[in-house]
Amino acid sequence: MTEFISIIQNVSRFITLTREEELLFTSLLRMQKVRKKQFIVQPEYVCQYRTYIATGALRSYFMGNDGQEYTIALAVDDWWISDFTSYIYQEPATLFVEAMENSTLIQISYQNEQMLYEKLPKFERFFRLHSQRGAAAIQKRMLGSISKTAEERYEEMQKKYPQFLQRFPQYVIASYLGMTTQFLSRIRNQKLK
Amino acid sequence: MTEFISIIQNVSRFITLTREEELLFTSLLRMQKVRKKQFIVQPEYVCQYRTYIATGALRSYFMGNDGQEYTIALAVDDWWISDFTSYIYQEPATLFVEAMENSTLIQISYQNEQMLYEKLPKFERFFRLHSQRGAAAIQKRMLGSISKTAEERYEEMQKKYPQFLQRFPQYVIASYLGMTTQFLSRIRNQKLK
DNA sequence: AAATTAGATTAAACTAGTTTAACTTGTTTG
DNA sequence: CAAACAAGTTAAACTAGTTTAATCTAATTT
Repeated sequence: MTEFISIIQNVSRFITLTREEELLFTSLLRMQKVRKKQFIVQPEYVCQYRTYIATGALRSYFMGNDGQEYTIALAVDDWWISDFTSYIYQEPATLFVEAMENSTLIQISYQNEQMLYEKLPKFERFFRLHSQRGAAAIQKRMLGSISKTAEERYEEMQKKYPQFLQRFPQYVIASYLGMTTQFLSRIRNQKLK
Repeated sequence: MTEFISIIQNVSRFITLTREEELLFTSLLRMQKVRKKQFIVQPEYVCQYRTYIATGALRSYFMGNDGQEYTIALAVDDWWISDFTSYIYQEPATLFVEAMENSTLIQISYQNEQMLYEKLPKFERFFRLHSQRGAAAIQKRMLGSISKTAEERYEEMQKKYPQFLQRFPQYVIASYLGMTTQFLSRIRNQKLK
C-alpha cells in the first residue's frame, strides 16, 4: 500500500478520501516499471491507461509525415501523462509516449476508471479539476508557441522549468520548444556572450 | 423555460436530467444578449462566467506586446467559450472575448457553478467530460499549429469548418490560423489557379 | 449620397528559423 | 578498449512566412 502514497497525495489536492476509499481506489491501480527508451503508447494502438509518474521522466511526441518529431509534453515525478485523446475516446493513438529515464508508473485502465466513477463518484470531481487545469496548461503552452520567438520560449523554459533542461536531452527540449537542435544550440551559445 | 432548451440538449449529451433537475439547473443560469463588437471578457478583469452560445458567433484572442492579435478560439451556436484559465482560477483574464455577431448567450457564474456541484453532483461529470474533450481539442489544434504549414492549416479549416470561413472575417481567420492576412490572401488566390 | 473607416489584395524587400553538411564529443555495446 | 552510434556544435545557403506600403472594395456613419 505504501507504494501508492504519492498518487494518493496527488489526488488529495482536490478531494478527501477515507481510509476505505483509499483502499478501493488503489485496488484499481497497477504499478508498472519501465526502462529508458521504452514506449508505453504507440500510434495505432488504443491508449489503455491514464499514467501517473511515481518517479522518472517521460515525454509524448508526434511523428510528422516528414519524419520530424514534435514533442507535445514533458513529464517527471508526480506528473500525469498519456495520449489523452486516444484514452478518453478509446480510439487509436497518434502519439508516442516514451520513457526518457527508468521510471516507476502508476496506471489506471479505462475500464477501472469507469468502475471508479461508479463506486466513488467524487473522482468525477478529481478528474474534472485535473482536466480543467490540464486544458488551461495546454492553452497557455499553445499561446506561447504562437506568440513568442524561439529565444523567448527558451528563456521561459529556463525560468519556469530549469529542472527540465538538466533532465531531458537537448534534442527533446528543442522539439518541445518548436525549433531545431541547431537553432537551440545557436541561442544557447549566443546567450553566453 | 423554453429559452434554455438548447443548453439542456447540450448538457444531455453527457448526463440525464429529470424535469426538476432541469429546473434547478436553469434557475442558476442567466440569458445575456450582446451586440457585435461587444466584449464579454477583457484582460485584467476576472472572468465571471462560463458562456454557452445559444445563437451567434464569438472569438477569444490574446493581444501580444507587439500589438498583434492572436485568436485562440472561434465559437458559434451551441459552443462554449470564455477565458477558461481566468474562470477556473478566478484570476485576472489575459484574453479578450469579443462578439463577432449579435449573439444570445447563456451564462453560469462561478458562484452558481459551485452551488450546482453541491446540489447536482452529476454536473461534476458533465464538466469533466466537457473539459476532457476541450483539452483534447486544444491539443489537436496545437499539434496542427506546430507541425503543419500555413497552407495545410488553411486547407484543414476549409475541410473541417467551412462555415467559419463564411462567418468570420478574413483577418480573424488569418489570426486563428497563425499567419498574416496578406499571407492568407496569397494562399487563397494561389489556390484558384 | 458623400465621406469615412475597416477589410482585402498585390507585390517587393526582408528575416527568423530551417536545411544541409561537416566536425566534435560523449556514450553504448560487442 | 575499440568501434559504432547518438547527441551536440558551427556555419553557410536557403525558404516560409512577415513587413511595409500602396491600391481597391465594401460597409457604416453622417
